[in-house]
Amino acid sequence: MKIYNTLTKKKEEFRPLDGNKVTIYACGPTVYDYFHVGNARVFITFDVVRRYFQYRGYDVKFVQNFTDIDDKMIKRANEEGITVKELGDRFIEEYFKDADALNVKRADIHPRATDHIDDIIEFIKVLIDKGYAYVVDGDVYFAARKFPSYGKLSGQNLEELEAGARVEPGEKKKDPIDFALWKAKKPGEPSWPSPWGEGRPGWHIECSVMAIKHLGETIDIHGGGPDLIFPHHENEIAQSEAATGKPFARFFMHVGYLNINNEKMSKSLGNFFTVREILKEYDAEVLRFLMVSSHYRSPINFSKELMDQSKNALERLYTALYAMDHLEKVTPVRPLNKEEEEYLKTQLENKDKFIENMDDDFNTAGAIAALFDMVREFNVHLNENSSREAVTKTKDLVLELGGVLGFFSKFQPVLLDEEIERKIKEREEARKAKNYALADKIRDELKAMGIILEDTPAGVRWRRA
RNA sequence: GGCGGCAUAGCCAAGUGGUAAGGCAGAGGUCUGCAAAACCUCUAUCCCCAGUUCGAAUCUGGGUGCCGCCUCCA
Repeated sequence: MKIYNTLTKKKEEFRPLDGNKVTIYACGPTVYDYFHVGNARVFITFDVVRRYFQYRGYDVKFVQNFTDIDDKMIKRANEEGITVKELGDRFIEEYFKDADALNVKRADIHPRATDHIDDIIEFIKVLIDKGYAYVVDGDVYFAARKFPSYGKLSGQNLEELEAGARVEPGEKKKDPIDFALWKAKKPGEPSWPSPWGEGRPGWHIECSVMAIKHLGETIDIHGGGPDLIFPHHENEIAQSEAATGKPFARFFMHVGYLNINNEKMSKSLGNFFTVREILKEYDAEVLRFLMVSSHYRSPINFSKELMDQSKNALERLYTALYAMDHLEKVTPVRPLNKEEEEYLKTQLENKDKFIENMDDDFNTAGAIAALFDMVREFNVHLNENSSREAVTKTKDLVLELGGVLGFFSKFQPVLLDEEIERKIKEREEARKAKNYALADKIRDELKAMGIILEDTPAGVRWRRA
């Protein structure tokens, strides 16, 4: 497998550090609000990465944190008149509602920053002891200049960073490029006791601490949104490697932006859609399809038009799946003939194409093309006279590969209640009697109930709208 | 100012040296009582210029345009 590594800025062959085990840490949301479609892209991307590793037989340990203490959390909690803890609890719950809907599997561990205050304090102590951090009036800062390779991830050198660096009012850094590990308590803020006085952790330290605690000192893959490259991941590397003396992450993966009108979607620009509101209008899988239909490092210019296109494209896949399901009931059980063996061979080639694409830095767009190739092949070659085995194998294959991308969670053979079944039979009789007015009326009635009928040579096929 | 990314048909999107995957939309056709689904056919020389090469969307140089990071942000 090849993965593009932000550290080296090129695709590299990926091998886990430890045998078959792959450790992945993805930076999760700050839980002060519903997450937006741009956030969703990152969650879905790492979900696919994880699923694919598992599909290839790796033993994956996946950690995604919740940042539940920072300036935005404090601000929002004050606005709402609730505690930071209450705010975090609430939006973690809301996170899971949306993530579950998107069929994003839950991480093996979802650590919260506030559950790791003791670990964070211990970690900061180590950095101070080793001379990488210093205390000023209850704040603790990391001395970036002491870490020789600072800037290696973002490709910045110290002088340039210094030129652009800002010092917030009240900060007491010795050097503008230093960053806070611990912030002394200000009035009205939640705080924890520490050797440096009451205070709270800085942002970057939590991820270093939680990644190392749950996955070890060197993890295989670390990633998140592209705007985390600097300063967040840069700082994580510095802290972690300063403390442990070991490489922090072997691969860094960063997802492309999700834009609106070609501009970055962000809370601060206000040009965002929450997943919650998109799900009022579209099925969650449509959003997932959209995300996965382009390469994860390319920008996506999000729009309703794109959602509509994705919806139609996904429907082609589902229609084929329901057709397979139907054929599975009516086709004869007999050995494969020569053509069907050829057909299945072609389908296995399509499977190889899927895997080759995924092996190449998770080229989901190419993988989806293989899925469509598979569907066309099925539509062309299989019908009511085909061997049932050929149908079943196709269906299993499509479900298997689609599952790697997190598709088809909604696919289930449609069960009909007796009333609907009776109506379908009535319609069939009307058609035989050439009473098409009645037949069409029944079809319309069923459509209103969400059942779509399709007349095929193999009999009536139905699916839910 | 420093660093980086992107530019492929109406729309979306693969392809990083051998003469353009796939999807959506559109047009025509086949099938069908109709509809739906499906199938077939049609629609691009890859932003521009120059260069390297037998051969470039793919490499090099120069332009143009758009975007991002350097500051909280996925």
